[in-house]
Amino acid sequence: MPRRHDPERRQRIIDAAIRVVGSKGIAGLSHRSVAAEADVPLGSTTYHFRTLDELMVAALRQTNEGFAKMVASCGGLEDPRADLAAELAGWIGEWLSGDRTGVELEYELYLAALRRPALRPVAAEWAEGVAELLSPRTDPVTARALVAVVDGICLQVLLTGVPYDEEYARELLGRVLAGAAD
Amino acid sequence: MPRRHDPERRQRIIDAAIRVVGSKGIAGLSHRSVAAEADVPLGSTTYHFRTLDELMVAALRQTNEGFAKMVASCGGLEDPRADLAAELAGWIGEWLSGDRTGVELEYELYLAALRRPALRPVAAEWAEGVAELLSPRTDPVTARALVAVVDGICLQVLLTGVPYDEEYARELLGRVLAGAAD
DNA sequence: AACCCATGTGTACGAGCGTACACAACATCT
DNA sequence: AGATGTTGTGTACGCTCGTACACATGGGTT
Repeated sequence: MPRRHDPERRQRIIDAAIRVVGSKGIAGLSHRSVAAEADVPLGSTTYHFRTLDELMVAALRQTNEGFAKMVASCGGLEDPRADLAAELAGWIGEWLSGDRTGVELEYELYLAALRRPALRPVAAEWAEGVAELLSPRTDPVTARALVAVVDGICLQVLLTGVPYDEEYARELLGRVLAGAAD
Repeated sequence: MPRRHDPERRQRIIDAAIRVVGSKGIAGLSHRSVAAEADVPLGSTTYHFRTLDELMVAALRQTNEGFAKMVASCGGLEDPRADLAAELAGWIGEWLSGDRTGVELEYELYLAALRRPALRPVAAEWAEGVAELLSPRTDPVTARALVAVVDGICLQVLLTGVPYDEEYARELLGRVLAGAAD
């Protein structure tokens, strides 16, 4: 067998797991499906990740990091005093308008924490991370509130199938910000 | 075999499915597990519900109805001009403080709509239903916003494990209501 | 009474699953 | 160079799953 000593094996397995969740959902995630997607033998996935929970933790953490990088590179959030509500609403719009796959993937991993305690710390890290990104622009309580509202808005779109209404989002986020201690 | 001509068979299967999701999660839902829980043969579940999606639709619809009845019997929401934000915050607190199982069950079925288009209309019905319950107290846009915010708050608690902060919820809901067209 | 079809029952098949384990190969340390 | 432990590979076991199908039963219609 050719492929011996593959130092990035673990990373490639994580990437494959993310692709699998993206295409088949968490229900389609198994050691075998990941092994096939990563083109490694079955034993290799079970070796690097004893349980699927471990693999999901790694996958969720990686998507979180990717998300943070995306936002950071997008920059916007650090402008001095632009309309934060409008900025956020527009940014949600961009996110939701793209390939639904990407959003579904991140939310599916995120929501999986409901039943999998192992994922909860990672989900908490994400919420905290986004709140921190917002912190230069508002107080901590408002930042946390914005995260909750963004989640609520996105979920309504994703779960009920109603189209995203950017003006509605801007209005709602604006109300939350209007109550912020200045 | 004794149990022939069982007119409530279908209903008992739905009830069993809800219990199974409550105890083992959607991942543990199968024709077989439901059949065992309902104490009916395997063929019976596959006969009444050709696919698991069908069964989940019925289960989600039933939990929605149960929820509506609960709120209706709880009454509160129809008081003339009490503080709606405080009322909602208190009500979320009650909901989250009880057995986590019940909340998990409803949210798990609700969130399953992310990957199962068949569930989306039912999820939409739920959001619309709650918004309607709120409609005597505020305008439609604010009602929808409140639903989103409640979802966001509950999810933060359920997904990240941070304890529920009723005062924070009241403050946030209050901000949303403060912007409502009177 | 005869018929028919919705409903109920039991069993079997093939597929995919997690897990376990024995063995191979290589990197690293002594 | 040789020992050692991490990493990679292949295979097999036992289990649960959805699905299909043949047959039993009995209520409702004609």
